[in-house]
Amino acid sequence: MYTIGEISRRTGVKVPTIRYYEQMGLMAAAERTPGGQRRYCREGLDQLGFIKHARDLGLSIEAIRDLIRLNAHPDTPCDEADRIAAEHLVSVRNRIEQLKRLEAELQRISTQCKAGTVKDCYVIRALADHSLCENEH
Amino acid sequence: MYTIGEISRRTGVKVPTIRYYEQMGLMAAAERTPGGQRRYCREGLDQLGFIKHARDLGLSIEAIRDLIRLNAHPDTPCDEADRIAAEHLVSVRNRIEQLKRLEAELQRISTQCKAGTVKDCYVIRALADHSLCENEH
DNA sequence: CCATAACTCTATAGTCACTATAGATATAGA
DNA sequence: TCTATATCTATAGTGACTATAGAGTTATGG
Repeated sequence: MYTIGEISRRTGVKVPTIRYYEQMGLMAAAERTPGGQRRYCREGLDQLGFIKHARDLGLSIEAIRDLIRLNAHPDTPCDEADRIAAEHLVSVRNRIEQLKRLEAELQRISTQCKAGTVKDCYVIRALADHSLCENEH
Repeated sequence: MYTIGEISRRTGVKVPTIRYYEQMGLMAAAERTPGGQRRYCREGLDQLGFIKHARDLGLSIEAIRDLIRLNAHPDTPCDEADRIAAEHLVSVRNRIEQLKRLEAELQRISTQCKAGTVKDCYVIRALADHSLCENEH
């Protein structure tokens, strides 16, 4: 049996975050000692690992809840799980594209400014005047 | 003079968001009609445009507050403004790199799953077992 | 057996940048 | 003057935590 601090150390998820996951219904409610402290067995550790991994990949709590629910029914079709992953992949790709446009714009703004004072600063002028931008964002 | 709805339409910033910016000290407090409604002149419109543009580029409220403060002193050196933009550029680039790693991992997870049921679903197995991953995230 | 240190408990509030809602008031046009 | 639309304030909610206070529990060393 592990204390909450132990599974925190092993998974890298902070203690209050584990309690938060329990409250949100991601982690099953842990057994308790007579004094009321949480004790986890192997299963709890695995479950938290699953959640951590999914969070690291950027999946929302909501999506993870769905995946956990699916995982509890091993014989149902997995289209739904595939769909969740695929949809998330699309949103990650969109986000990358958007950030690349911002990167280009920021670089242009940053490197063009050779002025010494705020009055002529290209960074500030560019922010004030959208027409100085090269693409949409 | 523009109503709050008008500058909202012209800039694409929602009405409650404009009031929020005023509360946060980004927008100067607007003049009021005898009945207490906000009225903006050209300056307010420009200021909101500046904020919108900076937000679209992903700058934080805090960073924008700094830039506005700088903008009010046109003869001070603009190193600080350049630094804010450059630092943000670095953080955007880091974020892009991180998302690219996630994208690769998600794609691998998504495309490998040919199973029909949750029991064998690669998406779910990969989430449960970090050792199936190819790189760190 | 007891003191103590380290850990854990709950409940609540704060973070960021909004967004939504309720209920009241103001304004513009017919 | 009526009415539709817009606006006002104040408050609460969003997501995914993080921080804090104050109390209680557990493990260890003497």
